[in-house]
Amino acid sequence: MSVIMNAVKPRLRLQFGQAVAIGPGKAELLELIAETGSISAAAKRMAMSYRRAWLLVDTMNQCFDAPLVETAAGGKGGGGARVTDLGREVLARYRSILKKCAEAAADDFAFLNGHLASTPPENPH
Amino acid sequence: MSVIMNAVKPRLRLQFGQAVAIGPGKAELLELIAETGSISAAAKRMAMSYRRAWLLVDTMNQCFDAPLVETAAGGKGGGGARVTDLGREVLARYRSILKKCAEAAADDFAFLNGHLASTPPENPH
DNA sequence: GGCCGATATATCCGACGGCATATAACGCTG
DNA sequence: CAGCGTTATATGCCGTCGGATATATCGGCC
Repeated sequence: MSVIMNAVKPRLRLQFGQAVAIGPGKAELLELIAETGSISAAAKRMAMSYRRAWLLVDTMNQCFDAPLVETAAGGKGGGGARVTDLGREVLARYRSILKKCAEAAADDFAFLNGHLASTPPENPH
Repeated sequence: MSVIMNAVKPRLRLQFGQAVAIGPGKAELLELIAETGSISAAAKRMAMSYRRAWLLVDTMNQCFDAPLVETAAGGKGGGGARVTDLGREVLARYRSILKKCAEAAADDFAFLNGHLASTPPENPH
């Protein structure tokens, strides 16, 4: 049988002042909003409260020079949320950074993964 | 006068299970322990409680197959903390990932920085 | 026009994280 | 051998973050 290969999971946050312009959570949320066309539906998919999802969207919009998500009130086809062109490009760029990072530093990740403990610390105090 | 150029600050965390094997805070702590030879002195430099610093060190040590920091009790030259070879190499690899990432994805960062708002959100609710 | 489902926002409250504090053991130094 | 500064660990407290809840408003649909 083969040796269990543990691996580290890179999590990248792009910070702008005190706020996080985009990170893993906001990226996934952006993706789900694009899929569902609704903040609340995206929040449900992530098992996240609508409040929190709305806050994340608000922060993202404030961090850039144009909104990443445009919203309209009214239910049943009337309202909802739409990811703008800028929103899609920001998401694509964020994914691109992660991908290029994994490729460019593959040797560093290999070294770190090769020296991981057999088991992650379950009870971090 | 030139246009104010805002920029995003990348923050990378390498997660192993629930714990963060290494991130910005742990990296700086590791560096300061190497400089000062003491957890408590490093903590003071970072305006961090000794408790928190010790917990971070403990987590780091548990995440890898050998300690990054070795400690010895006793004050005034007797005790202290020493960063191991593995610790120095882990730190170097972490820095290397950040550097390579910034280089490989320079165009993506340039795009994002070019579309930042004029001012970061000060009151994120 | 009434209903439904969505955005938008305020308030209350529980959980959790980190600080401050306290204590113990340890090991050079003088 | 007394003292000091360090590692190591437990406990109580408090600020903060986020969830739950409530409410208002809006806009298609039947």
